[in-house]
Amino acid sequence: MVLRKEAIKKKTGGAYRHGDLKTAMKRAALRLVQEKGPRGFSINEASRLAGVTVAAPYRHFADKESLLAEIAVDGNVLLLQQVNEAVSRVSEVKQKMLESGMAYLRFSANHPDYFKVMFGAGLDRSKYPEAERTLRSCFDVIWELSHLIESTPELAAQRAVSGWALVHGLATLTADGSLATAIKPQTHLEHLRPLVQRFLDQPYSTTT
Amino acid sequence: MVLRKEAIKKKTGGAYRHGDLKTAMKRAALRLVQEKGPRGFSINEASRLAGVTVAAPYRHFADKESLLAEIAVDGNVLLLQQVNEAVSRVSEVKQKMLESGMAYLRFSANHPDYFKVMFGAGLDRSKYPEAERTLRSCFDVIWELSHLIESTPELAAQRAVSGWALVHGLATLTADGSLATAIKPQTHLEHLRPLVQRFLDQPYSTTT
DNA sequence: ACACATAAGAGAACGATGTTTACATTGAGC
DNA sequence: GCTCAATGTAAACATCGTTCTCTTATGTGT
Repeated sequence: MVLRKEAIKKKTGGAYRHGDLKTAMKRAALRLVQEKGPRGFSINEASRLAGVTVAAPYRHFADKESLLAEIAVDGNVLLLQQVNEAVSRVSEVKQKMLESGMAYLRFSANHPDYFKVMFGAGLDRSKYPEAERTLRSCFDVIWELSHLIESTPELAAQRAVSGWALVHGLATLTADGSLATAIKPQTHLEHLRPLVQRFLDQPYSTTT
Repeated sequence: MVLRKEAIKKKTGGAYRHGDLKTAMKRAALRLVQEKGPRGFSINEASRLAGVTVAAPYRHFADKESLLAEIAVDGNVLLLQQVNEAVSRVSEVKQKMLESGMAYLRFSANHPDYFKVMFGAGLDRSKYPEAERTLRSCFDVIWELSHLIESTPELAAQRAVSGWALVHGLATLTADGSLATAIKPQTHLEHLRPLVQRFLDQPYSTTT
């Protein structure tokens, strides 16, 4: 059913068909969001960049927000890959937890364009099950690691939620420059490692 | 220089002058952002709500983004007030730290409209010094408390940054529903208190 | 080789939006 | 009562999101 099209540009000169407008639009959108922020992206300008009429993208996306949503999905999948890869590089459980967090931070630093679309574009994820699902699958990695570390489900949930929150907070605050004034010299994200490390070293044993 | 205008509605019937269009526009914008998300707010609809022509708001705001920026400043000030108040209610330093975090979470829960504009509208704070300054002053509260708790500036900075990140992450993730699947039953933010509490209980002594 | 169904763009049109400009109305102070 | 600044209206413009209808490659079966 789904027609998988290779992005091979046939050398037909000008080319009436674009070849792969879908990814071209995504790339243009990412670029615009990166350059001018989430509210600086328009379908018109993106299609201009792709060298195509404004109506053409509507063959590939239902509307503007769906375009953003598909990009968000791509970002989520990419994030999941990188987190999984980082986790699989170490064997000890707490190490896995640490590396998952660092992978998250690395992602937000290396792909600020995706990150902005995923979390800074005011996207209503509840309207896009695929976006919800892929993001959730990222969280599940942390969730399951927490359950291997902690003895009770309550403690595991708490560790997962607060770990995710800490890392996500660090990522968003650095992404939008809120932390720029506080940790000026450290642009290198490895400086954030002790923060995550220390968080992991919490006793996390008693009380409810 | 600045004309401080009281929002007193003269009973002049229909009223050519609005009375206080500035705050009326802010309120309308907050309502729209709350109802339909950051991208669901338009100057046109907001001025319609305020019962005024689309051009009228431009007497009070340079452009759409400036309007958002002013609302963000209001939100920052409100946040600072509530954090300060919460801090002053307890005497012990670590308690102050805890209460500042809880005040932050309370703010995000009680004023989701302001919070969305402040952090979820893709606002470029670097273009609005006042927004940057007021947000920074909120962070300074945590910053100074950290320096009272920790012995070295490095540890203090780390505690401040990670504390701010943890709380901000919890706030944003719950605000946009990302955590809804993980902590379903707990809508009451007091459930988040142990997370912050536990974070505070970290030894935070050795290593760099 | 050919006709044809179809995917994918073109082009024009619509209403809504952000913003500017020129003009009108109001109230306050002299 | 006149003037002036503040604040509104009305109309205009470019841009945007979106939807039509029409056109053109493309590849498939015969």
